[in-house]
Amino acid sequence: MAKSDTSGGDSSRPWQSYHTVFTNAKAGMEGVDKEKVQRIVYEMSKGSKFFENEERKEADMRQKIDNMRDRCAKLTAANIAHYQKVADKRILELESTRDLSRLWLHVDMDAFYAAVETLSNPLLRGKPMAVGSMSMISTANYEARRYGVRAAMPGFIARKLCPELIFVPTDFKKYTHYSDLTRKVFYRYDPNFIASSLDEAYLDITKICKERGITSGEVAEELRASVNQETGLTCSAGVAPNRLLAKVCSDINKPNGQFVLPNNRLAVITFVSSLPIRKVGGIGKVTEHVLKDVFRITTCDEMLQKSCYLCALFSQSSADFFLSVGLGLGRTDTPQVQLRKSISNERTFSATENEAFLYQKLVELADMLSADMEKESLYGRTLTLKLKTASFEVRTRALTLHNYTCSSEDILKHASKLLKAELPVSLRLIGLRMSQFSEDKDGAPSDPTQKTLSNFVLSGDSCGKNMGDGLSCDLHVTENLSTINTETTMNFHETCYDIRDPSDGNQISDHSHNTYTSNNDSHEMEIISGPLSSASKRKVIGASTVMHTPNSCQAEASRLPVDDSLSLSRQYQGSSLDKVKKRAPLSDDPASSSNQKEPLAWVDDYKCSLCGVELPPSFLEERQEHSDFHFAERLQEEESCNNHTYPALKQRFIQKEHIASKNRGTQIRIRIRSFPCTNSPGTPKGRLTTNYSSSSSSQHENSDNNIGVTMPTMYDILDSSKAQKLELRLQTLGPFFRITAKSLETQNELGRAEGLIRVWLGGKILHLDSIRLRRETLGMEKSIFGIGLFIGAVAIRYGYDCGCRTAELLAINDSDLYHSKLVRFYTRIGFKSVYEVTGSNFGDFAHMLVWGGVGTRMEANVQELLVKWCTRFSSQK
DNA sequence: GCGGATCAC
DNA sequence: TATGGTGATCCGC
Repeated sequence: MAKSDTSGGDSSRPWQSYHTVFTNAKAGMEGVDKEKVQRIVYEMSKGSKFFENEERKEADMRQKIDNMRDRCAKLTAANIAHYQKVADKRILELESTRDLSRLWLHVDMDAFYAAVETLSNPLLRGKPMAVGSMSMISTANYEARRYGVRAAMPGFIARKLCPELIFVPTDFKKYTHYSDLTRKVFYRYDPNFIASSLDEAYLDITKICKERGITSGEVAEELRASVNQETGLTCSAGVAPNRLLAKVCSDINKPNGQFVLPNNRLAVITFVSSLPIRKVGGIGKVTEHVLKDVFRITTCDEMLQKSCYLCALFSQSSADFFLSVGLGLGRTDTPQVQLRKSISNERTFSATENEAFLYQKLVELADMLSADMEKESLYGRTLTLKLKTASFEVRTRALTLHNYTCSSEDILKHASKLLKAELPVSLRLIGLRMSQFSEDKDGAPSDPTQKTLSNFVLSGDSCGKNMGDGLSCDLHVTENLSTINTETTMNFHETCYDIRDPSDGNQISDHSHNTYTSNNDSHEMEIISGPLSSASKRKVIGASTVMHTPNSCQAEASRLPVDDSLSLSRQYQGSSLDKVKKRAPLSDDPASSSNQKEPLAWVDDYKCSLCGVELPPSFLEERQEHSDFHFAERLQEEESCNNHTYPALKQRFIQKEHIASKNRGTQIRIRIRSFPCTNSPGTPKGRLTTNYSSSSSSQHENSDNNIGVTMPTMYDILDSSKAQKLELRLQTLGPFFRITAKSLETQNELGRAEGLIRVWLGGKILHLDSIRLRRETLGMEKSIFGIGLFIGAVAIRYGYDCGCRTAELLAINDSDLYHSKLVRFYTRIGFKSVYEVTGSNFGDFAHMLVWGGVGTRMEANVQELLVKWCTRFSSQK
């Protein structure tokens, strides 16, 4: 029959024959230079083990197509006549099942993960962004799709397609939360809705349309508006007489659109007649190729025209499926609760044949699987081991036991047996799956779907309770996050900037030193010989910084505290800030100091009482950041002389200014005392004076200030910190620096940052080696990020004053959980991921020496960081 | 019951 | 440098 037309005949364009799932069209990919994308994908993949495996699979597919074509060619006229009768009969039977009585609506959230991430960090808005990692992307936003970037594409290829692509690590907790919010809306329209994934659902809206006397299109509009209102996210909807078509329809006007297919046969037949088969759920890359290359079927109606061949060459169930697609049929019933049929887990690692390693992986997987099964009270008897070899070949080995089990010992015992039989082998993935569950151990409650459903319903009417639970749970994570540290050992005894007078400074210096060494991380100082020795093993979370690419000025902002709130303020400009300004004089005692924050409340446990920004209760981290924003905003209100909005505040400011101007004469001069390179901090070696006064702006300020904002001077920062009863110190030793924050009340060290100024080809680089914040020393009312705000400000200002253009740090990857949090944290600050140091490659060795670990190298432009920073410390709107 | 494949998100 | 994890289903043994 049809000759294969995708065999890549043009040898000058080899990429044309390399098809991957992500070279296929998807919503938002219109107008993409497909040829270019394909070429880049090809070039990036060429020669890899993955590529070779893809070629093998491609060859297998060709073989399959050739076989089918042969069988097709062998059909006699009699055969064809026979199968045509079979097909016609079957078509009639299927047609008789057509049910046009139901109205099905399919909802599909638009670029769900990416949209959620943008919601929690509006700085991402309008920029090409992908959720995922260098190895795999889960979702790309529409800006990124314009470059050909899409889900299921490895990150490093995506970066090639779009060098400015921003990567955001996945955060399923967040997506689940938003998914639950959407489901609460769905529930109102169809309590029996079918959730097919976190971001998709099918609703039977027949009843609600009838009850309310409105059209399906109106329901769809209303539902989409509700979802948008309650989540801030957009979705697309499709309405059709069955689920299969509803899903196709929801894709038509994506994003943020809908399409209604009328419930009459003619409309359905017409719709289907020109519908490309690949749009239909269940028809993937292989089926598409087979149908196209063997039978020249590209649209659904052609399934009917070629029905005799389909019946002749496919199984009855496949043929039935194809014919129903051709007729535009699909499921219209609401199925009973779907029981889970298997549970599994699998992990990818860098390929190895180290048997101890492989066995260890198996142990971990067995434990995880057992725990997951216990959680759902599942007992299974078929265990399947999945392996992926270094060459990407996938194998499964299964075993059916006599007894049902969920014990990790049982699982491990049998899994090891299966694995042992395969050794030696070089693997890059191991997985375990359990199936064949015992029928209902404990009756209905053990039904996982049921459980989920009842939980969901419960959560619908006991919002507060659930949120409370989430809170206590989240708090733990946040606590952990607050210890952002590295255990870099650097000796800073020698040079000291101090904003206080000399005697005071000495005192502080000693004290500070004691405080530092009292950290149980034990930094007892050692003389360092160079940057490499600063690397040591990180414990909890680390951040370190280096700069290599001076011209990489992609980052937008940097304050060490989080940028969410700032960006939120931008987005809601005119609403949020105005509200704050209107409210503040009412609720704030004019005489109170900025320490006494007006308590920020969450209206309905959802909306910020100060600005109306919506943040779900489980977003503890983001909420903390948000309150930091108001905290910083208040600071700026109080400290700014440009603030005409609050007479009372202004008056207070004038008083402060008066004191501050006195300080300028005495304490503002920052002494830089140089000490000999010994452990005797009290012995001055040389003397240097830097004037960090707020009245004498640094050179950069006027010349570089092209955005119309005033750069905060070092003085601004230091003075603000004093108002917060913080003492900030900047110490330097040669290129190295350290910033410490101490409580003026308790004299405890609250946080510190360390790093160095590196001279690189294109200019100086601010290398942030570590940032450590200590929550335990803080009262809960004082935000950890508030401290980080100041420390970060000093670091950035210092780097800026030293002429640094770029800042770089490494978000240490000690554990996936913390690493992703860390990357998100720094991304919000304004850093961008530039490189993944995984340690699996020889080239990473040098990086690991410098940074002392694996993780994500991130960069930011210092000036942009400072400009962003300003909006917190200056009085700009 | 097993193993390979396909598909979807 | 580098191509995921989970679950379902189908087909051919």
